[in-house]
Amino acid sequence: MSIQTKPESEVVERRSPCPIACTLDVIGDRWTLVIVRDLFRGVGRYKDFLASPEGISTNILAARLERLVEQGFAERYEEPPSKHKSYRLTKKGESLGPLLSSVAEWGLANIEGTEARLMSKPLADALGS
Amino acid sequence: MSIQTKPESEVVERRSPCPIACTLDVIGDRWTLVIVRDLFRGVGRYKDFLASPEGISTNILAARLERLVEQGFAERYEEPPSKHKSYRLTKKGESLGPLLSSVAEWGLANIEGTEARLMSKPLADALGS
DNA sequence: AATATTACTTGCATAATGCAAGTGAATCAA
DNA sequence: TTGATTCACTTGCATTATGCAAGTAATATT
Repeated sequence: MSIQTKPESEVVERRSPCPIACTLDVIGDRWTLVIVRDLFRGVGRYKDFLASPEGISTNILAARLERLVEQGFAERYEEPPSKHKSYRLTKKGESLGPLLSSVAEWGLANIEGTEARLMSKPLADALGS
Repeated sequence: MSIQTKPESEVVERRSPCPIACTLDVIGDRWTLVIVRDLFRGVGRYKDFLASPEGISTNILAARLERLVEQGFAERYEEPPSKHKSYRLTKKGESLGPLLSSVAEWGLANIEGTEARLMSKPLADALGS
């Protein structure tokens, strides 16, 4: 048999057809949803993600943003006069709203000391209760 | 100043008071919710977790079960005649139902090829819609 | 023009994950 | 009742992910 060259479209190995397992391959880490939360809050600039109280490190932030863009959850753009880069959610990214909301709700109900304070009114509205 | 000895009750460092960040410190990995899914399905025996299609490795399974028990989401027990060990959700563990349900729902709606098949009727009922 | 800020990258140490093999107790089969 | 099998793990090691600090090139500010 011939040795196959790697195809252009990377074949992503799926652990199983379970929607829970597959979703975890997208958001199953300690940082992705924190960044998505910030995107919902309107945070778009690199330095502003860094300013969030969790203290994400620069290499992880860069890697996560790149991945979110690759996967179509966020897009990178710049407003012409300024050449500053910024990120914002795509429609696909916004689909994570209800899930994010469930996560927040569980935390508020089950982890003492958690506060909805980072979830300003616009966020809360965006997440749709 | 004197050097302090480590206190008995381990002080868990919290990244921030955000319920999303805090929840991710509990379930923010690729396996915890897969195991919780199985617990909701009624899976309780070590070998049965291993038989799930995702193919968790033994060391990770042992570590996650230990952690779930430590954190009060699951408990270990055995039915006296047999000495087989088994795990089941606690009330606290069951509180994860709606969150798990949101995760499943997002996956079904947004990841093609996912199927609800692992979520048998009892699971779907347990998860509440 | 000089300084500061922004959006990263790089290097390295530590922790988490994955894979394979091993172990002792309990169960089952002959 | 004893030998084989199953069960519920543990251990060792390679790979990958994460965390921390420092560095850099392009822009922006003074």
